Amino acid sequence: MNYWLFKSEPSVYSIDDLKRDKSTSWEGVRNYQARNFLRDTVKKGDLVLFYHSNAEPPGVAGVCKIVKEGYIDHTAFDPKSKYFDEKSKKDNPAWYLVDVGYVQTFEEVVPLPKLKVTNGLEEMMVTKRGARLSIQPVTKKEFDIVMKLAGAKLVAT
DNA sequence: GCCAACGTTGGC
DNA sequence: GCCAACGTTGGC
Repeated sequence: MNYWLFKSEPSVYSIDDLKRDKSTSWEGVRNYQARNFLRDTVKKGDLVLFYHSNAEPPGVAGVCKIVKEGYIDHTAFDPKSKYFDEKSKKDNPAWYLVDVGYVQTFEEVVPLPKLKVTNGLEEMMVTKRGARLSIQPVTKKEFDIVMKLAGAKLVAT
């Protein structure tokens, strides 16, 4: 089982939207490093910290989990889709999706400044300057520390 | 709204 | 293959 941090701008798709939808396909990843994770490494049952970027405050808003492993992103083939990418061909797809399911929302967002000053999170990617990757691996230890900061226990699903 | 950091593109 | 220019991300 692996742990991840997925970034989303809440003005585009927030954890409240995921709570309402129960599950969703994680659309719009157009970065090769993030694509490699989605295609190769993210597995069903993995737990994901749902991170609100470009938010006030930015931080971890809750938890979701992988309910469907990497599959071809057909929105990249559709010229009418805002995620269309002419470089992605049906015989050589460039982009992949996973589906995530809602698990829980924290009572309060664990804000980025708090992550930055917490012992044990020094190596966590999101705490480092210029860490733009939208799909980030997280260790179990880091995941557990964030849960503790949130005062949350993992909800059984 | 600003701007630093980063990834991608394209000329050479 | 180098690297300048450009576009995007995302904290502040």
